[in-house]
Amino acid sequence: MSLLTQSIVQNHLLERLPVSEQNELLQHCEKVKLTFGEELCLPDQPYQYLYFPLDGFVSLVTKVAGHTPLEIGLIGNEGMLGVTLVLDIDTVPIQAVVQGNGMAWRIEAKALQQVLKNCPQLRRCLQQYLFVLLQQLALNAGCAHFHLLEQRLARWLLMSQDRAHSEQLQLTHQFLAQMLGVRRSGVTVAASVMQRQQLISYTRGEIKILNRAALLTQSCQCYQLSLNSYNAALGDLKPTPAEEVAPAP
Amino acid sequence: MSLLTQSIVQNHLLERLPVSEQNELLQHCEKVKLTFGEELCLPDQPYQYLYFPLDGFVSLVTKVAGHTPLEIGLIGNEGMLGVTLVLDIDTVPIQAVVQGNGMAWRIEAKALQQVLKNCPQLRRCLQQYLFVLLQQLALNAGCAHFHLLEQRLARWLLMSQDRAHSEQLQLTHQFLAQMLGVRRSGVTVAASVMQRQQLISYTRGEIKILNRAALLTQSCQCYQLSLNSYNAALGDLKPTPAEEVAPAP
DNA sequence: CGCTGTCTGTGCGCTACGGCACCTAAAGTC
DNA sequence: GACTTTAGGTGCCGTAGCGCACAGACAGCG
Repeated sequence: MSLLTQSIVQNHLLERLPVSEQNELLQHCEKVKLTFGEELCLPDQPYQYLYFPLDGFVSLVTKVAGHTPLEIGLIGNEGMLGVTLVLDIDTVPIQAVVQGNGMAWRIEAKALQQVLKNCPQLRRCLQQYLFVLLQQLALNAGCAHFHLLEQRLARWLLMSQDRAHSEQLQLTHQFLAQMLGVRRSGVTVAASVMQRQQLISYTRGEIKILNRAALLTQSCQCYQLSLNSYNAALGDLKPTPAEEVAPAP
Repeated sequence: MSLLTQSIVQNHLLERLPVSEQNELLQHCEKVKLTFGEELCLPDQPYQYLYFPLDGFVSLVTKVAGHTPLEIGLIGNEGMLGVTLVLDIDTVPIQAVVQGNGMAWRIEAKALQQVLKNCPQLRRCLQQYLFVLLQQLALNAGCAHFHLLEQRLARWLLMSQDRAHSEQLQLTHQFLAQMLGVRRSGVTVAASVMQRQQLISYTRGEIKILNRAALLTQSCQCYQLSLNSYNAALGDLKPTPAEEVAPAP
């Protein structure tokens, strides 16, 4: 029996591994709590730990001088923070910040490099996930450039909900603004529209998703496209079955 | 003597290889002409050919429904189109379009996969380049989101000049607009400002760079940052020596 | 209890850029 | 030489989002 069954929420990448590799890997892992705002990976530094999120999740952000950080990727239990280690390069390419409190498996970079030698399936899996990440970076770049704040906010809430495994999110408008690369008050306006439409509700840093289906139609297609690209590369694990594409008008 | 010496402009990735690997690789390559607008890689299709540009160059673009394609990466003789093949995945993650006429080495995907088995240095090199590409995707996403059209245009001209190895570029405003994700007439305005300042001159699809130093100060720092990240990962080959950072005001 | 810090609501003027339309000029075509 | 096509120039209005500023509201703390 796998050590994984200790946790209710599992990491999808680990789930895909044969039990032998799971155990080999988890031997070197410890369960840690990710806390909001923590900077897990500093760019251009060597990796120290890598993370397989469970119900915590992490943003990849790019910092442009003179601007708030912009989110370009989101990593939850469908993925892993630090995949680029499969390239046998131990430098962090992109900064990562914890975005949702929760648990994750953590492993030392050096340990993972060792484990990779004996675990071909793990290597394969990380290669595939890196591929997906590339596609998502491209997708997000386009989304951030063209789509309206309200659509992007909707998408972002959906993606966070998927990764938090809860309809309750701890997020201030300030933080959302930073992730989306816009003003705080811009988010307030967009969010209050959504609140009036009963899509969400919030008070002081607690956002609750009330009507997920409606949020889906408000969000840009990038939400669905992002899921599709993941599923195409890493097979369907159907996290939220039968949520069909709702093309925007 | 390496086959490479047939060409004046060389591909920097290939230059880094030991001669034995160079020859092993070039055995399977043919020199082809890249022509403007050609779509070399279609996303979600299997790779057919991969390219090591010489004086031709290629854009990675992301297509968002209802918008013109947005450029998120630029590949010239400092890099390679199709690096993701080192992940042992033969699907194209990001669409590529030829952006500057010129020559490139072309190799069949299957041939490269074979060659990779005997060429550890090549594999290493592609891994490093993929790492750089990741960083550049992140950088470009931020740049496209925050920076002004004129700065981005300046940067873009500089990067194209580096890759074309010529101060003469064949580009219409229309095309520039698409790459930068803006209106055509927006580019016309930005370009005519630059022309008035004697930074560039152009007539009907022929842009000439007159004052590179001044363009550097007009462009966002992303130009320099992009060079830095390449040099950090793939060592200095000093394409344009002694061009120091000119921090914007 | 009041103080203080954090979160949210709202407004105002500004700007970069979008959409659109139209016009000129050079280049290609017959 | 006349016609069409394509590249570039210009203008007008609309608008998303910015910078900034200020006010209310709730939370925690002494």
